[in-house]
Amino acid sequence: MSGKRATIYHIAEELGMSASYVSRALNDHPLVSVSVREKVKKKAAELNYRHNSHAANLRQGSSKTMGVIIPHITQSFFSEAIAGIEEACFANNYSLIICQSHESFAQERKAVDTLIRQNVDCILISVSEETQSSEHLDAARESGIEIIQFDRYLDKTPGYKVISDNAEAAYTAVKHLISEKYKKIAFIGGPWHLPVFKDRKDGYIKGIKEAKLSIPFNYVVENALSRELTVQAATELLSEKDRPDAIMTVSDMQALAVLQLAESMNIEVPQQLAILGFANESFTELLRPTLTTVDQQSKELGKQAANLYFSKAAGGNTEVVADEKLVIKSNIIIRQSTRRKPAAAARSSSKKSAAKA
Amino acid sequence: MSGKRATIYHIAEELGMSASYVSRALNDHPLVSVSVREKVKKKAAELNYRHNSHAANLRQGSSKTMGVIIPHITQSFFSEAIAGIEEACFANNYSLIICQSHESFAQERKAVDTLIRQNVDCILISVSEETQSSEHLDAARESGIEIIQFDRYLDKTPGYKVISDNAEAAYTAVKHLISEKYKKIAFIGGPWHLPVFKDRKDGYIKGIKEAKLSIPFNYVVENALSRELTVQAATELLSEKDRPDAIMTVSDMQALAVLQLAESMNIEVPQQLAILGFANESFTELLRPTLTTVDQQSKELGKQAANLYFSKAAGGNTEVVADEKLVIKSNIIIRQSTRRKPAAAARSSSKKSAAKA
DNA sequence: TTGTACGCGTTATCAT
DNA sequence: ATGATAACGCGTACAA
Repeated sequence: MSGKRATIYHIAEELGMSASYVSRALNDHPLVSVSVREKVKKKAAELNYRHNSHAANLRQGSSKTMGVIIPHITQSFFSEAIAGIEEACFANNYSLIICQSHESFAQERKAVDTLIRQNVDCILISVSEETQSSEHLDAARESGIEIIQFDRYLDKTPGYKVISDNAEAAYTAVKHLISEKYKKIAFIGGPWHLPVFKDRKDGYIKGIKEAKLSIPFNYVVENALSRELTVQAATELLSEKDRPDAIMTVSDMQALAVLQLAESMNIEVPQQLAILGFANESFTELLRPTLTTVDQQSKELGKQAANLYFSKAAGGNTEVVADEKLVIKSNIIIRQSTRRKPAAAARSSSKKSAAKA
Repeated sequence: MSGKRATIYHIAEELGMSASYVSRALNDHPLVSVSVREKVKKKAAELNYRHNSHAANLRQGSSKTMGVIIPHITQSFFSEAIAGIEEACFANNYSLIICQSHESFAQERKAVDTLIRQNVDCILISVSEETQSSEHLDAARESGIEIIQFDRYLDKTPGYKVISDNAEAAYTAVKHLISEKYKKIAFIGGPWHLPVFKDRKDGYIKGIKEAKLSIPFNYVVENALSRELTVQAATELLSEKDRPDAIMTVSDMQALAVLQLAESMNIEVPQQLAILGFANESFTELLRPTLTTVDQQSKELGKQAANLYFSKAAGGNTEVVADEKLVIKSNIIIRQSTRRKPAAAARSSSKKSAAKA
């Protein structure tokens, strides 16, 4: 009841058997008869016994715990990914420890350290904007922790990467813009050192080249992920005499910033300016105009990343993943912000957010 | 380097001293000279040593870990609260384990169980919609775990509760509607057994009574938190001949549903219908019309909840909290959805979401 | 089918 | 100032 927390010794004593036998019974060891198992479990419940994961972990080496590090839990791309990860963990009886880096390398390091101390079996990480080195991840790997990167990753770092087909998605997006007769398509990107952003840029460039559009050099802005930099870049672009008629970004937050800027500059979207985002954050379909974006299947992405560990841990086929990369197909969601002529009828909005109520 | 993970024994061996002394050095024990501490730490870094929290926990009883259980991490009220909790944990060198209940009592129970096994020192919980019993929380408390509820709580359950001033906020909200000349104000609420929702209803009722408005009985709908129920209730209300000219809800998700419904029914907001939400989800200021809502200071709320534990653990003054309840003042954010006459000039949007880019 | 003995890595206590 | 030892709760190899 009260006092100390019950241990297997308490159960053993009450039942007049040894602690080790209780342990086996609790773990459904085949050599223990079912009747004994039941008796033990009943007594355990009676004493309000709880398995002590720490002791077990210390004994066994595995903590049955996964750690995840993301920049911001408040961005729905990440919280959705976590939802997927959590689902996989739940299914495999794993616990999940979540840390945020707040886009800071220092905090990311600290998070890795915490997770190592917590003895997690695996770390799922989407690195911060600042992260360029992987010393911290290497240290974790040396401690025997599996590292799986998702979405934002460092290419040189070994281990699996679960990512979207960023280049294709961006390429498709540009083609869509072109098909809507936009010709002066600018690009506001992210840090060049992160492949996610580089790939999106590459896809953009490919589309531009293929269509033989001539784009002024200053239409391609890199490393402008923060709101401040985005606004600054977009302001410059939109203040030109010969301003772009479309701006493609690498995140919905950027796209939102551009949209709000356009609104304040009395530039009509999508008539005078098309805007395209990335990630399908839930707010994108609530904006007016609704925002065209790329659905990265964040939840699925997270789930697959986690399952990569579980299937490997289960001795499963680890060879399915070529080049250590698992690519999740994303798809573009065309909405009002990139459609010159809005559809006449009210479009039935996606059911996705509806289910979230 | 590789092979096994380094322990204090490895350090001790390399340095020709005992493990216990290494332990003390690492923990900055005052009886160890600074020079030795430094030598030990240097060697620890060299060997890539990491403190094993599980072993320490097993030895010390405390895991320096906090658990938090929330319905959905994807709702920004909760993810913001978690951001606050994480901040407090970070400052106190605590780890944080996050679990979602998905509004299911069964999953919430499982989460509590997980956290008990993880030996967390404290559980912060915002209960699921389904939760009516607190057996699971009682079990945790019997295991010596502090339980702190926030936002959604069970009144009968002992322990601290950190909440918003729901009744006042709702009361203020109604008064605002009345001042805008809305007279037929309906209410769509949540589960009656959760005080948060009951309090919001009470505040609504109080405002209505005070203004001596006569409201048909069917204007007060309870237990309609899900999107389906909200839509159903709102459809009924808005299909009447004598339909309401304002609908107050207890969550932004409900308000969003009502807004979308109104749009589809060609009812103009806010001219023909005012809509009021709760929680200041980030999407509320992106809607058109922007949504009037109640800012619950979710991050602050989470932070305070966590700090309640830390200040208590630190032997601080636990008596500050009357009736075990800590009330965080919320404030209503008046936007377009409840303003009969929209302001002429463009309102500068709150900086809040801007900082999130 | 059941029990004994040991060790996982750390730290508190006692001793030197 | 430093070391030896025990103990935290559990699981497992080995013994019976």
